[in-house]
Amino acid sequence: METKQQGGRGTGAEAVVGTRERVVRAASRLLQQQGYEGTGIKLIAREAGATLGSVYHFFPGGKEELAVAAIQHGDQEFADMLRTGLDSADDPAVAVENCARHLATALRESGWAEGCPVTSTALETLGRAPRIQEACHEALRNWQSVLSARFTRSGFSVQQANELACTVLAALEGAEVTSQVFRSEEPLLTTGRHMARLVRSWS
Amino acid sequence: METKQQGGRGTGAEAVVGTRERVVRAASRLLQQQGYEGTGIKLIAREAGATLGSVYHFFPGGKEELAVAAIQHGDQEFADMLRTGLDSADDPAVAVENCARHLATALRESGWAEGCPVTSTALETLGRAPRIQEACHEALRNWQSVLSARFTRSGFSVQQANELACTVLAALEGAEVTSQVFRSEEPLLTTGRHMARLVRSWS
DNA sequence: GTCTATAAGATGATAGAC
DNA sequence: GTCTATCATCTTATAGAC
Repeated sequence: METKQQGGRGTGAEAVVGTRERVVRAASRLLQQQGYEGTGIKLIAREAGATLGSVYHFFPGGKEELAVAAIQHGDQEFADMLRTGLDSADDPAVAVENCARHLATALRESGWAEGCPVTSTALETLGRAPRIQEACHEALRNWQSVLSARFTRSGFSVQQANELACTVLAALEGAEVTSQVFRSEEPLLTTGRHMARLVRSWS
Repeated sequence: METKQQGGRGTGAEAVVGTRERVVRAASRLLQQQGYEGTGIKLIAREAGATLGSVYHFFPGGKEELAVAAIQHGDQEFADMLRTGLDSADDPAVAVENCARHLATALRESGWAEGCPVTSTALETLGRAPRIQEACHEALRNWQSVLSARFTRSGFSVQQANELACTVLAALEGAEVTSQVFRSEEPLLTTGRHMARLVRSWS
């Protein structure tokens, strides 16, 4: 929008990514791992290979504006992961269980550190940072609508699909937290099996 | 243990509560509302009507030791609430749904601020504060065992009861976060209905 | 046990050279 | 756009009088 990218679309291997994008990615990952209050702007800058001045150049609104961009970035990433998992099978019950399995594997491979990209920040800023709160709200709505669309596609009514999406999303979110604290895939896998059973209970 | 309570068991209305207990209660509530990193010790002391010196007198281990005590306090409170809800009906499916309803009402009455007493702190301190992490782990295990015992009592096998407890706890945790972000009881109520359906799916 | 004062360091944010 | 230096404030934690 207001940024000039330095490179083109890549030399063949990976796209050269500008400073702003590197800062947003670092912020998203750190917010996911340590939350909003526990993540300093200096650390974000260092991890992104940028200076504090550059961060404030791109985000004059400071930490809050940067957090909003980071949450929106995590929103898109998580939505993509959801879509991939949900497209992995024709049967919606199998698809949901695959989703849970995929989340469990990714969580283990990150050392149980990279869970939902918004939960921690959302809880920390409840009623204290409206912009961030709004970004988190939109992320959850987005993911719910991805799930709902998948259920509608399999023949559920709009209302049933919306409600099922609400429960499946909540269960996956809660199971992810539980798996992180237990340092075990089991909560996500068990919840995935039960969600599949719930989906099947209408057929 | 090492504390001398100032009063007795109360003059008839409410028990007089010592400084240590007031500090733990204030810390528990603030950790629940704002998380670990966002809550300063000075604020905890002020809310408890104590001085900083008193806090460090009772908790020489500093913020981390205080957080452990606060998490354990929240653990007991939440377990009591769970037990009350689960004892509200003979049918385990109805009991689970009542639980979700009770959580939704309490959450709304707190202005959407007082959700699960450990989620935020657990996520913020992942891999950074082992003592706190262990206290959160024990809380989740405790709640799961309260749920599991309720299902066993209704005739489920031990394995089925454990697995169902895992899913129901995860779903309630996730739905509570969703309800906080949406500022609506609906996610908790919908999830409660679906969990009841899941419980019934074996009968 | 309670209180005040203060140390030592980190934090978000800004200014201004280049 | 990038960099360094710096401000004002806040944080955890400690010391020591009472």
